[in-house]
Amino acid sequence: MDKKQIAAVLKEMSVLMEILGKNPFKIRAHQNAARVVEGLTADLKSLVESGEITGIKGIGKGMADKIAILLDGGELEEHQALKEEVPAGLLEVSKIAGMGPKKVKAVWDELNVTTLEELETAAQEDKLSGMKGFGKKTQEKILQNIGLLKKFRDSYLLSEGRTAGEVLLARVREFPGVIRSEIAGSLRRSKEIVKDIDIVVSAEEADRSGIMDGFTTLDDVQVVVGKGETKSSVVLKNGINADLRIVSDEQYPYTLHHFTGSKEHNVALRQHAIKMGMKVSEWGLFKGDDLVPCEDEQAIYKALGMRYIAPELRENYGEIEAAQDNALPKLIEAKDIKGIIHTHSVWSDGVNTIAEMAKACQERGYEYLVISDHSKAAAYANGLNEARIQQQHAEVDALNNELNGFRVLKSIECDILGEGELDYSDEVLATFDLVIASVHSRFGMTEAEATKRIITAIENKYVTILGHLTGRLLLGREGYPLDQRAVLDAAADLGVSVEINANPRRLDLDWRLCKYALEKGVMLSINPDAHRIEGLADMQYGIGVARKGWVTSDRVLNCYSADEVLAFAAKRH
DNA sequence: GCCGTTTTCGGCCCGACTGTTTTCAGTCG
Repeated sequence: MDKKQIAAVLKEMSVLMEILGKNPFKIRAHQNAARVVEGLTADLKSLVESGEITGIKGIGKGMADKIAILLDGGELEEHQALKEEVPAGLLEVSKIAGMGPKKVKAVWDELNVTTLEELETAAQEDKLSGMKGFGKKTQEKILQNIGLLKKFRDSYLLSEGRTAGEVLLARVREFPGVIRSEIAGSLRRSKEIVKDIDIVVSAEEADRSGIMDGFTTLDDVQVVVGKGETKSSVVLKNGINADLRIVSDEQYPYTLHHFTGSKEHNVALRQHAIKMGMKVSEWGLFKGDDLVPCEDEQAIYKALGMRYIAPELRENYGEIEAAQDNALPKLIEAKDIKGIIHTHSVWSDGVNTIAEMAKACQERGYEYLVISDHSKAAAYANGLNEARIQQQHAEVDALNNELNGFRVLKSIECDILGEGELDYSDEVLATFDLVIASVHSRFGMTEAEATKRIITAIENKYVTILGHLTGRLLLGREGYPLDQRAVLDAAADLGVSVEINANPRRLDLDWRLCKYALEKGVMLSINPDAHRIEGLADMQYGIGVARKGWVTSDRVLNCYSADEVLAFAAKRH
């Protein structure tokens, strides 16, 4: 097992123990250990073999033994025993918002509910509302959240899809006879939620059955849903559906384009083609009955009288018109990013030290790192009080003296309190290079209240960036109701940057609102909100959705140098 | 189960909200 799998086992154990009402501190110890293991940068195997692992905070003798067993591919007796005691379906039930361990235990004990479906039926039959601690409202909320969970059952985060898709594509490319190959579909368009993985391949007819054989027998495949000469469908072990299509190399560009979509983009493009006396489909671009030969997708767009449209833009949000007018933006790319803004460290709820985060950023070619741990209201995340801020600043100063050609900037992810006040006095806020203000509490406000609250907060001149605008958690929780346009208007007026949180669960600001923000003049900021070194890789998802939102590098704060970022913040002081 | 130590056992984060109660339990971040 690797670190991630070991962490998953420990996490699952903690959930099972919670449902069984075991010692809460033992539960927390498992949660902590899972977090620590997942975030380890050093090689786990050598740490275990040398025994150094027990020196890591959160891992004692007991955990070290468990990790060693799992690392060797073994199973934990305790884990197996827990799984035997708790029905498997309850793990899913515990994912329903509002269903904590106690409530899960209650419906299990009293109604013998062991699956999502059984709970839904019980709620529909009004069996929950009479139970102790439950009521009408709780029952309604549970029903609502079951609906949400079921709706997203076959949906995956962009990060999950991309990770699985890239592995799959790499395997497919190893098969003999594969000429060209690419991921298509919503994954290629960097949609924040994907349903499946589409791969398009070109190959000679003679090679196709061999490629299909290879695809359907890959290690990652759980079930083969269908298998033919041109198309096969499988379900991967992680539950994601994957389709492979094979066409001739002449046909490849048209097929890749067709299956990249979106449907809306394709419909609009077909209408445009008709106006030009042509016809476009997955089979080709035709003038009358004659195929218009196209080497690649670029050629297809060229033949249709327009500039090449990047996959991310293909949502029929005006890209076809812009491509004809030569008015497409030069989209932001990963190499445009100069520094990393919004990261946590061991000072609050992060896994790595500031020095480790800084080194990781430097290795990845960035020029600076903005450390922004949680503020004191976030007690659950070990938020910093005023005294600890001073200590942290001393640590950053010392670190900056050692670093060559790299800088760490002092920041904080400052909680926005109930009425829009910030979590520190202005005197304290003034000690930071820049301030990120975010909402982490009281999600139940009305739209008007929440909008006023956030605008009040960013009116404070020390606020540089507004963090994750709506607080949404993709596939998990809707954002709080908010007049997002009103907040973007205010941010534009005030000179406050708005974050595109690159964490694949957030991707908030939504890409659909990026264009509006840009038109209003808002400076955006693509931030990983990283709680560990690996979190820095989330930048790719933020950049992906920014590209969907027509974002250019000149409108992204961290495409500027550290000095320019400081000047941006100082302009408001 | 981990940690720290005045070293082997006691403490481990906590405030706010929600919906349920009629003084609080459960959930969340």
